[in-house]
Amino acid sequence: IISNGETNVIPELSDSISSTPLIPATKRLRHASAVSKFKGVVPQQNGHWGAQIYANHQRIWLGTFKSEKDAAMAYDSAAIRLRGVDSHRNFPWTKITIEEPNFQSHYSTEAVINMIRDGSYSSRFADFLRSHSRTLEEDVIFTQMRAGTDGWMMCRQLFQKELTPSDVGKLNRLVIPKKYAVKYFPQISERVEEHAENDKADDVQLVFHDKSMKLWKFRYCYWKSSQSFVFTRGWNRFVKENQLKANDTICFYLCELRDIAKGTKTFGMIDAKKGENSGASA
DNA sequence: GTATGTGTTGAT
DNA sequence: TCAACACATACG
Repeated sequence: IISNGETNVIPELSDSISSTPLIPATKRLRHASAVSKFKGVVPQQNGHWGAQIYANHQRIWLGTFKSEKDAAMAYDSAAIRLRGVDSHRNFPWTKITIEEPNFQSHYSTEAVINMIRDGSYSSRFADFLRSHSRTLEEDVIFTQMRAGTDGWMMCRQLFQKELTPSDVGKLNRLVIPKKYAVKYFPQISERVEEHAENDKADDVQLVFHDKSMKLWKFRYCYWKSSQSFVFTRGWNRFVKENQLKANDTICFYLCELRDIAKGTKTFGMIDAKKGENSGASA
């Protein structure tokens, strides 16, 4: 029996059922299974997505994924090993994925495919980035996690500071060690403080996310009297809401969020860590 | 029962 | 090599 290529409806039978015109083929197809725009990605009946790649005249099944994008990323990962770094891929290279060939070189092709299939690929790749970043550059840490199902997030640790009693006291300010302030934060008027006294133009505000992506804003300025770089407005709230005490640690990161749908964004992140003598970590 | 992945086909 | 599609079989 020849169907018209789109469905398994028998033409002559469906004609006899009713006189209503057949639903346009494109619509019927879409309903049953949307077509993926990604290479190596095939729809599954239940709404999930399969990933596959062809090599040596046969199909290599990479697994099924709830997200079409996850399936597309799985294809990309497999393509690196099976087709090389110049092969066509679903997503452009990023600061993260550019390390993927290096990561894969430690494994056999079969091992790479198996990691993709059993879902351990991402965490192993994250481990790889973590361990290698330490050896490449001191005080630099990569973390990588699934951002939902839509991409990756990579954070590079800029610096951390153990909080002093005055950082969490009633001075309502945080001293940023100068070497970090000048290296990682925007340049502010260390010189023309005559203007800074009453000039709003020098009201620099730095914005950070925390781990739950909540926004925190801090006024960042230079205090001539103590010759120090400080966070003022906004810092007190951060201390209170995180119940920070002396000897707790705050950590600053520069993060890159790769959202497949929305693109790549870079932002700062601040993380509060409770000290050993305190309670649970934040 | 549903989820997964193979068999198979026609197109490129 | 590729994706569409059907469906056998693995799975819980």
